[in-house]
Amino acid sequence: MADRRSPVQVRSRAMVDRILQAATRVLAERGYAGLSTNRVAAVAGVSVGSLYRYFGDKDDLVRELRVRSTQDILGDLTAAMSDAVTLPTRDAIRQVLATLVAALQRHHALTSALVNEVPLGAQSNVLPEVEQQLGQFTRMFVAVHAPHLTPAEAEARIYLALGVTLSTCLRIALEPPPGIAEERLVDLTADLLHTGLVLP
Amino acid sequence: MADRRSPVQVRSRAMVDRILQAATRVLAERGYAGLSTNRVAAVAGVSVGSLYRYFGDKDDLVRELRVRSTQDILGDLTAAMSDAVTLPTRDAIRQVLATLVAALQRHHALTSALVNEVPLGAQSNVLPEVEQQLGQFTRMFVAVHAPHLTPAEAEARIYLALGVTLSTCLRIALEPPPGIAEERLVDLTADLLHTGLVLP
DNA sequence: CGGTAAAGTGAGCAAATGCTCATGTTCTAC
DNA sequence: GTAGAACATGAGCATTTGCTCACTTTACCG
Repeated sequence: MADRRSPVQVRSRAMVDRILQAATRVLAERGYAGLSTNRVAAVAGVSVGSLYRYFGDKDDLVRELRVRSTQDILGDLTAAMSDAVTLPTRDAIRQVLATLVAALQRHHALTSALVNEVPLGAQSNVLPEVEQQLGQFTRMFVAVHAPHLTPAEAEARIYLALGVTLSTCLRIALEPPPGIAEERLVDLTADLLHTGLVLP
Repeated sequence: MADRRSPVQVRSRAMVDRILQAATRVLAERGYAGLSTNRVAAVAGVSVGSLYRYFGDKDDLVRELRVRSTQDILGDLTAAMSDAVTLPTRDAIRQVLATLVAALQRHHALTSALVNEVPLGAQSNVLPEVEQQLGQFTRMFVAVHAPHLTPAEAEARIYLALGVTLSTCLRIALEPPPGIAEERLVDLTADLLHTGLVLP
């Protein structure tokens, strides 16, 4: 097994990137079933041995794909969330939704494969970090706008709001309906969340 | 390959059931990755050859699992939908949601595995038949209660309502939050759909 | 330089998988 | 009873998979 990981030279850093790119392509083109380490290495123009020098495991490779895209999305999301605090509630929600949709869309192929192809095993939700980050946002709004709710009622609303937000943004980003402007969908969703779950 | 399928004696009919049961168990316990035809046959206490007599293919087996659970869910759903036509809109929505949640819950292990483990390949949405059936219901309500909407606006609302309905029911059935009554969640969701997407 | 560590290679192994087929058993109908 | 159809078996083949390891090449540094 030897001492895996952590490339230090430029050359190897580039290789890690090429491997991840190749993995993304293979995942998008042939699904998780077609994602063999041999194939990824071949597509990357690299030998399997090299792949196993930087990724101890096939799962490790997939995990890294997930981490990278998640971090990228999270970056956008937190930025949008800090911008949003100064806006009126409905606009804040709208902006966060729009940002999330755009971020998901930017990684369309990868996100789609990660959501639809890769089995999640034990854990149940996709993009748990994104969900957690959105959770803080939602919690804040509910606390501010509906302080009279019992804790259980508040939790129920947060649970639903989170589910609706994530699933709807994913759907808009990955399976947009033909002939409907995505902006309009985001608007409607923001209204839905605002008047239906955040307000009392 | 020979002439697959269609058991005519009781013995073989029973075997088909045992195979499907075993497949469900294996899928729930070891995920899609662990679903090998050899293992299913072993768990069913049957030889691989017998499995291949009635299921031409591994995909065929999974497809059959999907078909059976889908049909069961669809049965409940259509019944609930005909009962619901006499109810006030909000109650109708509530009842359909509750029925869907209950039906999904009844097949908890299988549905969970089918949704989270099995890759869908080309098609993008899970439970397409259920979605289509719900679509008719939603379309009807939107047409009745918001006839003044432009077609595009109506389509946008239907698209969102369908997504919210399916994803929320799946989430309530498969990952219910601790300490919150599912009934309350269904109520809130019904309100959300009613006032947010069906009404003008 | 030249030596050492890092980077990179690829044949190939052990295990698993999907599936077949030659063989045997049980049922049904006459 | 017996022919023949339906049912059932499981050893095993061909292929693929994840991964290793003995080895070569490249970069770095005194």
